[in-house]
Amino acid sequence: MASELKKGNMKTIRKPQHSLVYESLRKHISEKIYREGDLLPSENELCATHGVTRPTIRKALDKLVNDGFIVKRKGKGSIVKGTPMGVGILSLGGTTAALGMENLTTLIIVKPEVRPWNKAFSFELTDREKEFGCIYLERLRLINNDPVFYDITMIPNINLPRLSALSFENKSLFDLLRKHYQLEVTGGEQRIQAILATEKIQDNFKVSKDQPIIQLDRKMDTNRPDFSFYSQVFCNADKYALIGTF
Amino acid sequence: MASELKKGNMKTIRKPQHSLVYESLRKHISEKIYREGDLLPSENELCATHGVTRPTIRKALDKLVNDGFIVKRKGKGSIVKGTPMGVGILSLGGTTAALGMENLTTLIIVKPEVRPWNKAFSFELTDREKEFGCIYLERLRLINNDPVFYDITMIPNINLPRLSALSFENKSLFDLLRKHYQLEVTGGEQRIQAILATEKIQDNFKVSKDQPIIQLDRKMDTNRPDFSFYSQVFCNADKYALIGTF
DNA sequence: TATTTTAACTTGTAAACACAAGTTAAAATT
DNA sequence: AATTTTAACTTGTGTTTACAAGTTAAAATA
Repeated sequence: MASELKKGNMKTIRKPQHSLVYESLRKHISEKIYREGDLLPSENELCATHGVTRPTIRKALDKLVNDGFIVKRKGKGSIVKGTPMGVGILSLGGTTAALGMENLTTLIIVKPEVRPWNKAFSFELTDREKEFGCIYLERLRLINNDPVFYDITMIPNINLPRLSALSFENKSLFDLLRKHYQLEVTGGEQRIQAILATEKIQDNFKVSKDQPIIQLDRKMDTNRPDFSFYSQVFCNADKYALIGTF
Repeated sequence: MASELKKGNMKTIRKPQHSLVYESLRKHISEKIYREGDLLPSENELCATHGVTRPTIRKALDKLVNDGFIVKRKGKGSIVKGTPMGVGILSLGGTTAALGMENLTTLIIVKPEVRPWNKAFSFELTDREKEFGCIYLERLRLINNDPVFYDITMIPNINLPRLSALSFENKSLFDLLRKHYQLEVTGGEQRIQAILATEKIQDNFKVSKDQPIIQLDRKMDTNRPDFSFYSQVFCNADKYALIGTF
């Protein structure tokens, strides 16, 4: 029977309390309501303001520690570290988060479009992924008008309504997926190589052919089981170092 | 008074239960007692065998999930992913863990020795770190007799008895610090660059001067507050790709 | 026999409680 | 005044209890 489909399939997923507290505190830190060096309210105070018990608060704080937003000291409290800068290129986050939005501009070289695929760079695909095809895009990212990153992104075209219509200009792909589809990157794999600039790279980066370039193939796993997406980043780390935390 | 010193300063630190359970399970996975794909005993079974309650077991399992040893599925159980291969160069772990011990040999180029220091590669030092000096060593690492990594390691010479006497041959620095000093790497920073082989690199790697090389500067933070150590790795990722998880 | 239901597992969330242990500043003591 | 003690915070660890929700295989039903 399809009765549950007829009813509208509107089962709203109730988010757990610790997750709501986490997002609240994370937002407060990102928006500089709590600043670097500040002490967060004590666990007991947070219990009161959020109307939950300590284990729930502690679970939220654990995640913040894990994500690098705070550090905790016994007897002292939770100290704000700030929005994890540089938790970007090489770890969880995107280039936007890594470098700040200030001087970063993005040029869309290939607009998001649905394509067939059989491989994602050096990563193999499952039959299910191949069947659905992918959303493909290419971007060139400039810092102070210097081209620094060239990235190709491929996302399985599974249950992501209107994704190809969304604007990718000057936006973190990670944030976009988090906000629109509740997709969180939980980890992944990456391969790094150093190569000499190919012709395409030479054109885009305006460099000579003996310029060493970092090539980064990445597979990003998410909180949606068996859903990963892929990107290949070329980086001219000549003027700007490629920084990350882990 | 120094009475507590006279008594021998023998306050043995009791490790928390969840930490013991974590180490036990971790060991069982590393030693292939639990293999990839296996289901770990259920949380309730683990409670019984370890004589603790569920929250304690769950805390240990949380850490295993976080470190990539297992994944959990609601209604199913804890599935062993295996010893996180490649959780090495670019994430938590060392080159030994990343590549397996099989074909990796290590040549000590500069034996561990105490040195003064004012900087750790691209990282600034605190006055306290400068004061104590560092333990310095250089290693060349070969895979199937091909030189692949050249790494310089600098560790603050603070409360690490007999470290410079320990054997670093074919051993993971991370494991060594974990076992001898209970030092766990909790995170860190890294900078990646692509460079052309310097003369020193050309000699060690037996490559020409137009060979692109990955340079990796890393700062490793540990569970000991305000204690970090540093390494600089040069990698000839020509034949072997540099893989990591995050 | 094929399908559906149920029951017995599994992990996930959450509360309420107790005590250990590190930190800090006020209070008591020397 | 300088030092020590204490008390009131903080986070860390651990138990107990309860129910929600996903998975699976056996049992009941068609």
